[in-house]
Amino acid sequence: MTKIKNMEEFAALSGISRPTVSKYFHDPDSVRPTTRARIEEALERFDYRPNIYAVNQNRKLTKNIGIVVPYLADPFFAEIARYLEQSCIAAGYRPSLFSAHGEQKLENEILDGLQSMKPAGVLLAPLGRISDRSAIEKFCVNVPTVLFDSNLDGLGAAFIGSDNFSFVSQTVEYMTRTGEPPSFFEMRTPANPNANKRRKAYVAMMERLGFEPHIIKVDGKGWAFEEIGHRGALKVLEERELKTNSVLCSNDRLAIGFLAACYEQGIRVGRKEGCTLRVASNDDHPFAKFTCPSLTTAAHDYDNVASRSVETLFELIENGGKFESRTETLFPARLVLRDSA
Amino acid sequence: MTKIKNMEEFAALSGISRPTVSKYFHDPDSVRPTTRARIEEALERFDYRPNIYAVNQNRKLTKNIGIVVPYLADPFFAEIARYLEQSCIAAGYRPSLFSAHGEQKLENEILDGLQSMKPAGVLLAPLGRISDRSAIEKFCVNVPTVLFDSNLDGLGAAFIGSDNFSFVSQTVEYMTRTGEPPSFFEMRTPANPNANKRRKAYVAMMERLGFEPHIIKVDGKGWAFEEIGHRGALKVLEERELKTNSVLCSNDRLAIGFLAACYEQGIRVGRKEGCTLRVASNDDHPFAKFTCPSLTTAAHDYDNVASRSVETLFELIENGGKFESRTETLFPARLVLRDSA
DNA sequence: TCAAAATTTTAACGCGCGTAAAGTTTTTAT
DNA sequence: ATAAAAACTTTACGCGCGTTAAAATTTTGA
Repeated sequence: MTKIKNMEEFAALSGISRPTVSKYFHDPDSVRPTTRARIEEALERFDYRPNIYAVNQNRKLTKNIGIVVPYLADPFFAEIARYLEQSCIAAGYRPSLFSAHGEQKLENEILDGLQSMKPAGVLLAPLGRISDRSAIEKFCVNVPTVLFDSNLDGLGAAFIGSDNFSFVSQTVEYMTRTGEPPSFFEMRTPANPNANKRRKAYVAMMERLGFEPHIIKVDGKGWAFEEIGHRGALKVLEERELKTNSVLCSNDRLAIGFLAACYEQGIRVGRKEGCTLRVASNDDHPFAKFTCPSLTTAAHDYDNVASRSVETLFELIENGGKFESRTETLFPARLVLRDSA
Repeated sequence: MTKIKNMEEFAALSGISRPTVSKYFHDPDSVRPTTRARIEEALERFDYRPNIYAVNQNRKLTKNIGIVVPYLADPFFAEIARYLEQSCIAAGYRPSLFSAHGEQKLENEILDGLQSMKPAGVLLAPLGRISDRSAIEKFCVNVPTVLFDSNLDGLGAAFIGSDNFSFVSQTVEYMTRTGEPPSFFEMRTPANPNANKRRKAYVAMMERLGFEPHIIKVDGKGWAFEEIGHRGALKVLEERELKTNSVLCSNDRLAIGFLAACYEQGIRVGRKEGCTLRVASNDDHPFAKFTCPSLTTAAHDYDNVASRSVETLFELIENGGKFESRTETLFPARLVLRDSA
């Protein structure tokens, strides 16, 4: 097995001219079946692959796709990233995964580095409130970008996410119908725009049903939601600020902390007999099934958000990086009934 | 703000020759302070950055570093990856993050793609038992590689991980000292080599203490550990296979499932009064603090494993990609006492 | 069978930058 | 002040591949 240095050498060994070989690597179907067979035969014998740096330097458009999420240590984003990655690979692209780790500075640096990678497109779930809007705006001008999960008004060629009203309306309706209307438990200054939409949806829904909204805001910032939910819940429970016997958490990670606090305080959560509190939430976090009790929650339409995101990006790429107008696609939630409410 | 096309143009605008500018980008300190200042001044005015593809094509060694983990949706790996990433950036490298998503095929494809990136080095946490040993062996010949977390005998220039005996010995000793010696709860055919070492450590430790080891193996494969632990625990609890009142889980994710099953079965877990079962585990998973009850577990020396891994890789790179001999570095665990045991 | 169409070959340039050699200028040290 | 050292400029080549134009070849279809 000889070591091949470059395409020239490989072309010679396969008995095909270099430009034709180059054409083959660009699109195997663009050459005659017989020459294609000869190339692929040589390919098996010699194990050659084009130098990606030379390729990318000369191609106007690379086959790279950037996937940027705000916080990869959150299993929700890890799962979505996995799906996006594999869809890109299946479509013949080379995805690169980045996490802003909750920091604006990092998000900017990632976008910066991404620019010099000349990606065919980027799937971006921005940090949200703490994103550097102008930096993202500049980025989107230069790189075909589809936003997902977290919307930033007007930025990117399209947005695909979940319909927060659908989430909250279902949980509020369910809790009200089967018990009491819930209080809403959230962070005081949530970084994610979805959180704000959920609060508004809660208020709207409560008013529509003729109840007074009751919002509990807990302190804390950053992405340690479980910790924040836990501390906040302990405070709320100890100071008896809870006016209802049912609580809707803004998201599952807060709920995980909330449930841990309830457990520590000896408060029985659930809809079974002997339970004094019901807790529901939003997202259907991968661990929501294993909380104690298991968490009733409104689930993202995971697959659809992810698949529509990549589809939209591919359309965008094929369309030359621009759409006539920016579209926003929202998928409804699916209520998952478990034991906590 | 003019758009700069290439280094030639930028050099002209900054009043410095291209070779000197090139030298600057390779190492800013290699040029005279005055010229450095002029370049950086121009850099602010014109926003130019070298084409990374052209750079990497010509440099003998790129500044890329590959980080490969077996399963990124596991917050443990997500956290470690975060640390590794940031250490690489701090050292002036460009890390790329990859997850094998639990699949051998993907792991191989990642290593394949990584080869053509000509990385300066790679930090690899292999899948373990289901890794394609020969593929990884070939890879390690061509690319300076440091293994972490999961050891594959003889592969890579070095291994950095945790001392599984330290984990298990501490938990077993603690549980024995404060109650009964534990049974050991694990998957029947664990993919991760650490799991096997933990079982052996458990057996050795029990024998040393003069007790008979008692191992509970539950069915299941893949990376859905919580699910496997949950199902397995339900089966064990229903069929009353548990012979002891204390259980040591092979890892935290299994324990999360185990605790959920206990909760559902109404079994009070903990060391407080009224509890009938104690559960401990290994890893100190990011969520271990929020289980119900919070999980007593042996914690990885996270920071040291991560920092030593990158340090070792940097040494390896500076050493030309080869070490005299392969070293294995193991860090001991730190017992974290919480409520479950 | 033979011209038209499709494909491949040959030859050559360009991409943006690393790098080396030789000559020039600036800095450092005596 | 002056020689030596250090840094810079000029010039030029190479990296591996994309791409193009013209010439040569193969395939297609009637």
